[in-house]
Amino acid sequence: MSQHQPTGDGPPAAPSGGAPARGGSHPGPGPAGRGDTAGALPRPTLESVAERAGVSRATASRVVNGGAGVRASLREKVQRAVDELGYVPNLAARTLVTRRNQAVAVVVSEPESRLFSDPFFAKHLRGISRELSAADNQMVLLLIEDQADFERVGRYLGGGHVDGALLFSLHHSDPLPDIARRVGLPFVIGGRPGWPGAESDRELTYVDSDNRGGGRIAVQHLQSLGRTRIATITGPLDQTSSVDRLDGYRDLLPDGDPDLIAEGDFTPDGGGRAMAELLARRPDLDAVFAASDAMASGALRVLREAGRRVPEDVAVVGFDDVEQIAAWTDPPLTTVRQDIEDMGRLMARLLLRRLTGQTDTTGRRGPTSVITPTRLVVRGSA
Amino acid sequence: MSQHQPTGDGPPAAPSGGAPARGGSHPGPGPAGRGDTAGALPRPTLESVAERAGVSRATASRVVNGGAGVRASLREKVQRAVDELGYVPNLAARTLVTRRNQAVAVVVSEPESRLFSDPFFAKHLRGISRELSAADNQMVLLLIEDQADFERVGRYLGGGHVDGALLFSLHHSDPLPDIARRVGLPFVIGGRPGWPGAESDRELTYVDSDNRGGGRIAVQHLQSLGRTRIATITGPLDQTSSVDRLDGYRDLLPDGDPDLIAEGDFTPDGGGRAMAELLARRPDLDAVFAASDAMASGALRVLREAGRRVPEDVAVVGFDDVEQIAAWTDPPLTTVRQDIEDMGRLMARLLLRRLTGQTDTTGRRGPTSVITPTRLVVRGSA
DNA sequence: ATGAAAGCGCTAACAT
DNA sequence: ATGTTAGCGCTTTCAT
Repeated sequence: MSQHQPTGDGPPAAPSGGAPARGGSHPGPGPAGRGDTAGALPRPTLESVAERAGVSRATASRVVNGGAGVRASLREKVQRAVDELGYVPNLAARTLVTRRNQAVAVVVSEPESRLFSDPFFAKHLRGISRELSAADNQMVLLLIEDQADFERVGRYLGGGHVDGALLFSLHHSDPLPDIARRVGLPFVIGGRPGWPGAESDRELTYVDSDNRGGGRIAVQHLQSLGRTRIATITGPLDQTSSVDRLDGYRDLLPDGDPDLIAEGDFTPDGGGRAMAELLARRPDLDAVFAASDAMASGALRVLREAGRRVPEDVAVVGFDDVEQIAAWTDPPLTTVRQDIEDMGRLMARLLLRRLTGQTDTTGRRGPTSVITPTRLVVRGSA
Repeated sequence: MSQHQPTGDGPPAAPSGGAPARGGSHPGPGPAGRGDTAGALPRPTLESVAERAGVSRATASRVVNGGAGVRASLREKVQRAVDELGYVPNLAARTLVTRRNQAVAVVVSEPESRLFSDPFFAKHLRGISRELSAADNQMVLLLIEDQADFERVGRYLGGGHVDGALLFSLHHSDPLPDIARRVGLPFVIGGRPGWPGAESDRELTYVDSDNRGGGRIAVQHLQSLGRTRIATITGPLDQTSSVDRLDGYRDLLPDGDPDLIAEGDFTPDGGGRAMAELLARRPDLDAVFAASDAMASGALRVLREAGRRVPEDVAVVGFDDVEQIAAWTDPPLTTVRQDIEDMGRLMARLLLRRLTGQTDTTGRRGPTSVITPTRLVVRGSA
């Protein structure tokens, strides 16, 4: 698999000298003295804090958790003990009783090809991370690489490690939502779910951008430029985002020639292949709407190789507005912008709202889903 | 901050109908019958499994954890009970006693600018994720955005949530290693640490690529092409990777003109700015070694705008071999390849090795650090 | 306002 | 080989 495995593969040679052990993993009841670098000092417990402050464990606990209903003088005492001891709550213990983890899983199931060719992913993550950490929740990232991982992740989600999950890039047959539902884990989906009945499922919460509207905006722009033979490169059609963008295209071109439609896979290479295909089928095309910037960049390259000038001969519009790609192609890409980071934030917010019990006794809950707008960003390619 | 906040920002309007509540968060001692969609069923405990199988909790535990030393007949019985009940161990409880989390933190402290312009990050993550999940460990991703996050992350690392940490993109003043050390958390660093004394610290483990060697390879290639006025665009010089690549450059050009050196920031824009600067100072330059592909792409653009042909007038070599960039620039980038994913895998492996107690009683431990090789990938730009 | 005590679900000695 | 028992560190009634 790996191309080179430099050092550290086999059982490594021991380092020369007998370096002083940093204390193994055994907490060992050694003297509490915090020796210099001596490792694995037994962490102070709430008990020890209480003792030092001369109060009961209960009071110490109250202070640690906000200190409501504790006399100021005591509160201060406990606080001091906490500081001096460097006390940090043991969260496993806390979770055991509160049943809250303050952690949320983010599950991304996307083949390598796209995950790494598209900054999309990172942007989403950033939005989520921001929102989550603002609420003091941790983000646990679960990457799904192959079929086998579904099992592992399913186990994890059911393991009670996290309070909720954010699910991404679902394909039609994705088992994740089912798994999450089965284990009773609240979740929010990124992108409109596409399986039968999903649409009408009031229990489902998702965040999506207005892909269809975005598709329309792209074609509209191309038409306003006077283009009449407008092709499109779609994403993989087992994802709703691809289908929706294509539907937007069709909204404005209801009687379009099917030869003007080619399926890509959201990667530059796939975009290039699709472009070549389109060029072969309809050499007279004068515009292309690619359903992602990555695919557009591939298309641009193929067009250049074919001697077509952009935008003079063929106008190109992308989708995403991923700066890394769109601003650096030649010419820079005119594209449909979706605010990816914002979508991430929204997803997190929706989930958190649910976790913090927006469910009142009447059984009502906040709105389930939200669609974020898209808009055109004009650069040089169309 | 965000550009548009479509729906779901303020307190949302309640959904129309009174949708049936899916059971709040109260575990409620309802009837154990697994009603259809009725939510929040009280999770079965080891106790209930034991009871159902007619054994003690201890035996049930043994089976769940591998089943060594349990008669086959009983083992089977317990297994059946587990399946029927859909038992999943409560990990908080397990952690509380074993003091193992089966989770590792990955801390990335990198400003937005680079995190998102460079697939570097995702590749690293993939390598880590692969290795970690192979060992059934979870990856907990902690993103550091600003100074305030250090505190939050520090708290988290000290909170006993994770068994170890992988630290990235450290800058000279980064407090993370200190924090980790203080709380006694094993960690491995990505990239050679640069603070004073780090070099000789036998306790420090890191994985780095051979940046200096890579710098040499780049310059060597340029020289073999007959170039004599070779400039370089460095990364931010508060990171060792930048310094090391520059040192590699200097190894072959010990008497080089300082005017041929400009500092960038690993982003395309920064690379472009540095290129412009170099061009102004030494219009006669005939080659550039950019310390990252992202910066090289920016340089390429500036060169084009300045009317220089690449590689005819100016030869360009990048660093990283991030396909997304290198393969799609015009011309494609000749660059120094480092196997980023492999580095991620290595880091995880090193950490896991430590966690699984490679520390024997003599206090020895595996080798501390590893340097992965770099090599030239020739495309069109040089 | 504070303390005493019960337990969250599990593993690991220690019996047997 | 199996069961009994004692906690892990914390929150949370329930008394006081």
